[in-house]
Amino acid sequence: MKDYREVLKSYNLKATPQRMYMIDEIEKSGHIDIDNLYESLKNIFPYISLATVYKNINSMIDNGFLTEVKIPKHKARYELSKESHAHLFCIKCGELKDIKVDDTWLANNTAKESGYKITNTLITFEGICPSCQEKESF
Amino acid sequence: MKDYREVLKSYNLKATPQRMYMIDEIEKSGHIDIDNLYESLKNIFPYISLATVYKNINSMIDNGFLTEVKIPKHKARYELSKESHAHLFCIKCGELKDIKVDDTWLANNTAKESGYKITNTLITFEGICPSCQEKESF
DNA sequence: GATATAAAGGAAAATTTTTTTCCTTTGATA
DNA sequence: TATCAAAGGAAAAAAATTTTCCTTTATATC
Repeated sequence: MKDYREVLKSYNLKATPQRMYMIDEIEKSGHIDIDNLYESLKNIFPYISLATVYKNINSMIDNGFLTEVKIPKHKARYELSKESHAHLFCIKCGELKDIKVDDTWLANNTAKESGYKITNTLITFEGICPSCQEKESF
Repeated sequence: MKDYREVLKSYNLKATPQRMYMIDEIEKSGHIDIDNLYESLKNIFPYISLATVYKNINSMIDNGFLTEVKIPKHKARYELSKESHAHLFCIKCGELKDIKVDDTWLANNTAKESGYKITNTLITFEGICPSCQEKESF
């Protein structure tokens, strides 16, 4: 597991244990929402405040270290910012995973058609994951 | 402007004046958030309750008549459900507009690659609209 | 290593957002 | 026109998020 101490410093954020563990947890899970993150942090820091979790999420989003992923009908989840990718969301079990998608053509085409200068393309596929498809077939 | 009385009935929802006007307002604006919708409704129904707006939004979402559009860093907006389309969001002025995009190849490809059975593809382009690009160039 | 200091943590309160409750009113149907 | 479930409004409650205020701590400097 990568050590994010230096990364945090480069973002002008102190490498506190709470923050280090938050990042580990987000990295480990891939995507996590506030409540699960808070529950998980309480195992290590029994007195951690939910406000701390919010404050850290916000500061790390503000400087681009974290990205918020909004999902239909669910609470937002957070991920480490990384190269552009789309999301697959299973409407049965709630699993969220990354998938690489080439959207350059789509974005270029849309820019041309609309006159917008496009800075970001957000793609989320909703569907049923392989494991939930199996369960359904019974 | 279309009369949604019969449409509402077909969804088993009463065509109350509040609801009819809500729908008109959503249709007229294309996309609107709760607060703007509430403010606009108060002009016609000074005593309308914000709870009524929420309850109606929710019931109309539940039966598929409305769709919630989540936007990075902003409150959700609501639109009349319509055939599949993508969204263009201007990060300067907040304008949100529909755009037709052919995502069948994208979805099929992702389904094949991931094993997911994809039921919906959500695409939002973030960028700067033509009008805001002009303002920027000064 | 000690120390100065700004940033971050925790607890509690405050604010904002959304939902629920409870009672009254009203739209749809007969 | 009468019936009744659905919907509206006001208020309260619940849930989500932010702010405040004071204490603690990470980090830079000596």
